[in-house]
Amino acid sequence: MTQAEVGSDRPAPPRTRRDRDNIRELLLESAIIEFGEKGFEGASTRSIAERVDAHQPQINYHFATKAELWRAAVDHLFAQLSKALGDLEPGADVAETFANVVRRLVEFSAARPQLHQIMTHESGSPSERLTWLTDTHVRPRYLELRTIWTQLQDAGIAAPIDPSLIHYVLIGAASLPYLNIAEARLLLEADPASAAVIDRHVDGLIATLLPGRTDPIRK
Amino acid sequence: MTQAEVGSDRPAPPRTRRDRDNIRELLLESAIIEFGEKGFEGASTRSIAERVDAHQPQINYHFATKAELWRAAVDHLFAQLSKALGDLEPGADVAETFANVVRRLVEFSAARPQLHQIMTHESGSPSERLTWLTDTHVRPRYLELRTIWTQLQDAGIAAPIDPSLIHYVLIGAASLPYLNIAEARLLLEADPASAAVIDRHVDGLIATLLPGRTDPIRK
DNA sequence: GTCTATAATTAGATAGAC
DNA sequence: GTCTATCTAATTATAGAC
Repeated sequence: MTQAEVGSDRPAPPRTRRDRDNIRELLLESAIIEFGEKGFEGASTRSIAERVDAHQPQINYHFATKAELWRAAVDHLFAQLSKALGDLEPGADVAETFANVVRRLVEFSAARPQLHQIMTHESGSPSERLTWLTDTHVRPRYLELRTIWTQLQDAGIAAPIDPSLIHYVLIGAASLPYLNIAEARLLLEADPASAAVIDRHVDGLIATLLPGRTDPIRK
Repeated sequence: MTQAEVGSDRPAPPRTRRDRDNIRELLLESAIIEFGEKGFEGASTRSIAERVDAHQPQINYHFATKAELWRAAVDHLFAQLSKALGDLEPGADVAETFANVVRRLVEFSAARPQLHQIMTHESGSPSERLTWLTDTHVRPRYLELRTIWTQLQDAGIAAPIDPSLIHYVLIGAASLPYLNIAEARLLLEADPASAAVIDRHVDGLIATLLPGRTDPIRK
């Protein structure tokens, strides 16, 4: 019997109690990272709690179940996306609006790759989580982008991508280096999340997707 | 005590033995699907075995560990990719070579979404599996595509995408509807894996990425 | 609201009969 | 080579002291 196993009658280990008024936000942020890296099944509530120096049952206290924690994390991320994309001004030039969306989308994908990571973990096979995600957060954006793209094609500005596919073409091309950030760090010579790489990425995408655009910088 | 729990002294349930000479391939194919849908941690060897009506220990018999099963599945998938992409003929027209790669890549992504699904499950955070995957299978393709793209840009045929990013832009734009196949089925009106959607996707990508190309069909 | 202890389930791997 | 039985470890959720 080892020394550590002896003292079953010793007083309980005197761990100090950690009260924090922002523990819910800390757990949420930790969950976003773990769900992004490992997916719903792969992430463990123990690991999510320990990442912010909390105990596993605190998750059940603050979020009831792992599924509700996941849902709160996704809501939180999509709220951040909405804020990052900003409001689309109805009267503004459509090409400039689209170019702004591309820039903000790439910047958000680099800053918060977890959103696309979680989306992709869920979107490979049907599930209750995927249905909720699609109905609540994805379809409205899919339809809005399709409308804008049709306008741009009618105006002769946009590349010949089918409007029903532009959502996937744009998001795929804009997010993959950050979705696959650990791989990109192994492949690229520069830091994929650096401002220089992001700028080159954004400028290339805009020029490629809107070949008929009059660049406001050069006009 | 229920009827089912009574007979602990009954003869063992007479399950019929299932010998199959292709069981290794069956397990491999099943593993590809499960690893694609759920990732390495999320997939269970029990579920992989039961999908082809086998028992869980058969996996350890044929592949020793779950990690070696995963590795064999990835090798199998990349061998299929190599076969689908075909050999690049060094003397051929570079623009036609690239257009062929795009078409075959989209078709392969639609037929075998599991390759990109597995890649993305692994590429979000560092791991031994990711390092092996990148060194063995990804980097050679990344470098080859970068070279071809630089040639196309020098010839004035290619869109203004940075050569160090074309790998991600192309693969992201080409594979996302199939990587996220369950979501795409909820969003698109047509079947994302139908020949009609694939053709529109391919034609749009080639025309967008190679705006300076003389389309061999129309010339 | 935080913490320890633990229940209930499930995972990957192994032993040994056949 | 297939199969049952089982080991050990890890999982989420719960009970109850503080």
